[in-house]
Amino acid sequence: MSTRTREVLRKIYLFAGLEGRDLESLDRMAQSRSFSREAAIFWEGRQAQGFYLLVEGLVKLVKSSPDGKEYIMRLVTPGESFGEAAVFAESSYPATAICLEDCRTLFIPKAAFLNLLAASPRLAQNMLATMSRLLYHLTRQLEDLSLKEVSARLARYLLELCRESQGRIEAGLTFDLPVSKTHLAAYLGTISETLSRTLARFKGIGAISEDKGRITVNDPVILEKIARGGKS
Amino acid sequence: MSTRTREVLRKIYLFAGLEGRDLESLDRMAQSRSFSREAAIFWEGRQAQGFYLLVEGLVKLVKSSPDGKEYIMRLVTPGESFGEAAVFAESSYPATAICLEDCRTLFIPKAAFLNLLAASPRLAQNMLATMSRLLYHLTRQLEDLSLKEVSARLARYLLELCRESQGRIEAGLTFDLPVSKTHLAAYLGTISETLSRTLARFKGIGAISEDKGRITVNDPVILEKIARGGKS
DNA sequence: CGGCCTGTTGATGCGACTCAATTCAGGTGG
DNA sequence: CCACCTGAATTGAGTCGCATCAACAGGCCG
Repeated sequence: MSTRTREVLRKIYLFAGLEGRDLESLDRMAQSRSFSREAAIFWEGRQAQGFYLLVEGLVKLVKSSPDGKEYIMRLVTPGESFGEAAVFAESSYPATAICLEDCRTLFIPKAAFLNLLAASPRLAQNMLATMSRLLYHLTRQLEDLSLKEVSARLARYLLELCRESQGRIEAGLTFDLPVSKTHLAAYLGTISETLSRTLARFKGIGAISEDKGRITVNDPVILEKIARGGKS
Repeated sequence: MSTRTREVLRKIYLFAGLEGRDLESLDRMAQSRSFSREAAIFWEGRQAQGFYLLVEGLVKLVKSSPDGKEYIMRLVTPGESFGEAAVFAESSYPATAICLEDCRTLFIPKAAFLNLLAASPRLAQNMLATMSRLLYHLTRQLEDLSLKEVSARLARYLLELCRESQGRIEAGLTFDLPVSKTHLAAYLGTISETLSRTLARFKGIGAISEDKGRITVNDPVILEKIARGGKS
């Protein structure tokens, strides 16, 4: 069990390049926690006792409004951590974490982690890099939401997804959407109806085609132009 | 000169609680840089050689769209740092920094700072706390932009400004807007015309009153209700 | 006085959300 | 194997918030 956790820890980006001694400490403090689909891992506003590493599954971090709409701030994939910010700001979780699939996680208790952090400069450096990337990500979303319209956000998303999954952007490449269209809409800051219409428009101009949720990029140039385009 | 910089360093939140030895290192590496109103401190996308501490003045961090609109991601006040994320992610500045007033800053070169960071757990911890607070701030803005309408964002902003400047929220409290209304609009993700109309509506229902840019909160309860209200 | 910048107010148009109806796909049970 | 149910996805019509365009008022300065 301990050695299995150890194997898992090696695959966490946050722990890249750590010494064996540090990994041992992490191994000792990590608590394995599993959740089934639809379960909430933590709720926005709850006091944080630690943060999580996702080993297997898919997690959404969401904000929801009083009238039931929700915005997906981030989709967490295996190897990533979430809920970190709450640990360092002496504060509560800024969003709610919900499993989109059955999930295996490791819970890292705050106090023990802070101790280790003080003793491991490399870990601190990794943590800062991780949070910096998060800041970038959020910055980008803010830019999109404030300055771009839905079509630009969708175009950018499709292009990034293409690069991530296929390694490059090129006409004819094809890939699956990682989440349902309803979720994707919430992630793009819109609703499923609008997403549906926008996708239909992309198909209409020949930018993409779709077969059962599988997307093919036909004209990356047009997509890039749409992604660039400012509001209006 | 050195001892004056030293005094300045003590007032930077990021350096709270540091030992004299660490402050000396920072003192040695910090470079004083001044900018006049409207000057750009750095541009989005430029490779980062380090980050900045604002000693005096006011700085806006902005994203701008191809068609000229701009969104103010953050307003930086004295004692705060900015441009940190670029240092840890081996990357470029995520936004452009422009002075709204004449500014005095300290520039902290990346390499020297990373060295010090590895030797000072307390500094690393402070840095993590700082970035966590930033994440919170951005998270909140994302929530606002995606789920709330302009009136809710404005109401929340006014209430927070009241608490910050007056220490509490209460009918009759009065305070100045820290920036022009055009800038405030860009900060709230809208344009000056809409801000103007929304303020007018707030005055109309007796929530606030205004005298030459000086705001008086008349009915915090209504403001809180508006701030809470979801979209539509 | 005349330019300039900021802020206000009005009229109009567009994007996107809402509501509602329909289709489609997947899973279940008879 | 087909009928049925359920949730997701699509499509249409109507509405609303807000950006846009335009005109105008007030303050500041050369």
